[in-house]
Amino acid sequence: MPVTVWRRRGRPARREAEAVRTLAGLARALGHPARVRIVRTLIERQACIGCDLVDETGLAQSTVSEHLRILKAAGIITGEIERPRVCYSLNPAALEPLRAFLTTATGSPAPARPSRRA
Amino acid sequence: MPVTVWRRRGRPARREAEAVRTLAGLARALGHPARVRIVRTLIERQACIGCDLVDETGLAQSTVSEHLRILKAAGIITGEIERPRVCYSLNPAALEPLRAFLTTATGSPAPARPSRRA
DNA sequence: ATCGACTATCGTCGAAACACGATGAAGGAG
DNA sequence: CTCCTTCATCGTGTTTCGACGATAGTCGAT
Repeated sequence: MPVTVWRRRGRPARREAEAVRTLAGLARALGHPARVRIVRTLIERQACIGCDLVDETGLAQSTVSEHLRILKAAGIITGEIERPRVCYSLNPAALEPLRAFLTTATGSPAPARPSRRA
Repeated sequence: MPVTVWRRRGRPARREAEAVRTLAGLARALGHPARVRIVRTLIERQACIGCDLVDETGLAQSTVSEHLRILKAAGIITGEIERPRVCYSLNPAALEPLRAFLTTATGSPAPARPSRRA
């Protein structure tokens, strides 16, 4: 039996571990209904003021601020200061890695296609 | 007294809240490096036995089992019992909603939608 | 029947998430 | 100036997560 041996010890990359952490970080940032709703709102409207999001979610202002901080830390949204308001908007590029990962996971007919090395 | 106040902003339905919860649940299930790595492994290999995943992640067996349970609860993976082993495999359909959401969020134009012509 | 391999579950502990009210800073309006 | 609005931060309490060891169950092999 020829036994297909995959790399048993060859650590392909520390880069991979970093990518995994990035994906997990993005997913975790989206892993709360309030934050999904915020992102969803920012998709519909192009931009949004914080107090509108407070109204939308029905949560306390401090709680919404915390969720916004998490989304901001993940790079998913950006806050442009417009004293005394802050105008939040989506940063689609930040979600790209996760989108690509999920596209591979869902519709990927390319399991054995190592045409891209590094 | 036709009290059709219909909410302040015309919120379509409770269905939306459910969709939001579904998306958050999927994202949360992916919101951990170990689980991303498991899913990633299941994408590469088509299926995998639990002990291989223990080896892959470097975590304790009970910990991996817990992560597998979370992924299973989210519907992302399925476990086919093959006494005394369990053969895990990915369930791409479960991730579809999240993929679609992210595709919308990233503004990916015309998401390869080649009709139903398989 | 006994052993070994594989997995699920339980109990526990520390760390992090979550939600809130209270407080403070930074303008704009009166 | 004072008042109002908007937002961030702090402190607190509750809940959940993450990791582990220990234990028990199920099968094939001896």
